[in-house]
Amino acid sequence: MSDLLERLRGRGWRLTSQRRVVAEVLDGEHVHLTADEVHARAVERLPEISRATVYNTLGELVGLGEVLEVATDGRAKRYDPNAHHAHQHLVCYGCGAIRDVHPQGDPLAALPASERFGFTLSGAEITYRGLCPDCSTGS
Amino acid sequence: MSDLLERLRGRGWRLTSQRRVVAEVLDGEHVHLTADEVHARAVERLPEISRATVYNTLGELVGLGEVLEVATDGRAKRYDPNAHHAHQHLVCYGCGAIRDVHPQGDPLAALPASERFGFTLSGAEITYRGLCPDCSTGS
DNA sequence: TCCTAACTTGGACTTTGTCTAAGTCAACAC
DNA sequence: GTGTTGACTTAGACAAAGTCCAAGTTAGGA
Repeated sequence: MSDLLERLRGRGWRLTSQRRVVAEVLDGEHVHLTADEVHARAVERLPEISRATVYNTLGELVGLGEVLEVATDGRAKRYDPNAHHAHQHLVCYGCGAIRDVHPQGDPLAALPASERFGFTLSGAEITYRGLCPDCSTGS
Repeated sequence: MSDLLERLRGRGWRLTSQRRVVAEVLDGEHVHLTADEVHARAVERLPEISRATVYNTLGELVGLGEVLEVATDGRAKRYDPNAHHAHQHLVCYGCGAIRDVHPQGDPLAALPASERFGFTLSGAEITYRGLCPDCSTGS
């Protein structure tokens, strides 16, 4: 993730303590955090960091392509730092757990020209839905 | 869509004018409306209908499987009455236009067992992203 | 060390959606 | 037809998620 900070500095970013902390939080083990969760973890390291800055920083990271926005549930967006490896998401409709998954093949290949309506396609987001092992045994 | 009303009555629904109006609105040509857009169109036909009733009715239709919730942008959810024909969505990142599309094959087949992490899969939602003809010429 | 544009802050504001208590009415029984 | 009743609707308060702004702070170049 220090790679990330260097990349950002190379793009003219001012390297503030707030941005550093947000980057560190995203680099942790919890990889699909909401903005509020990022803020909560950031506050532990830098108590005076504001919500607005967290939103600003996340937005900038998304704009730079360093972080992905994931909207799996229509509630708060989640932020996925694994932006440099193409992947999709598998979501449990019991507990909401999210896993990164790697389907085979190119998802765009499944959409024939007749179904593209003149669009210039750039990508596809797939959300697989199911029950995770914990939730399916508990039923 | 009167089919829909009959189906709902068969399931014990009280057939109120409000529910009728919401069903009529969803049956129109604009098929990916937000809750507020549904409300705005419903008010044209039944001025006293409340936002709460629109939200309630949409939620019930989703619960009954008659309407799909679509979250393509992390903003307001959209409601898709085309629930009885499996389909996916193609979204323009210029103007936000949404089209129903029908990819070939079973999307679940692309996810090998080693990438399922013990989940019991039930479906997949695919959002194809691209530029629509209008937005790509205008650039 | 100084300067300044970029960054951050707190709080007001907006959008989207949920909840509640009180009033209304669709559908059934007669 | 009329009455009854529980399901439905309403207005408005509330909550969650996110945006915006004016004022203050600061990273990094000169």
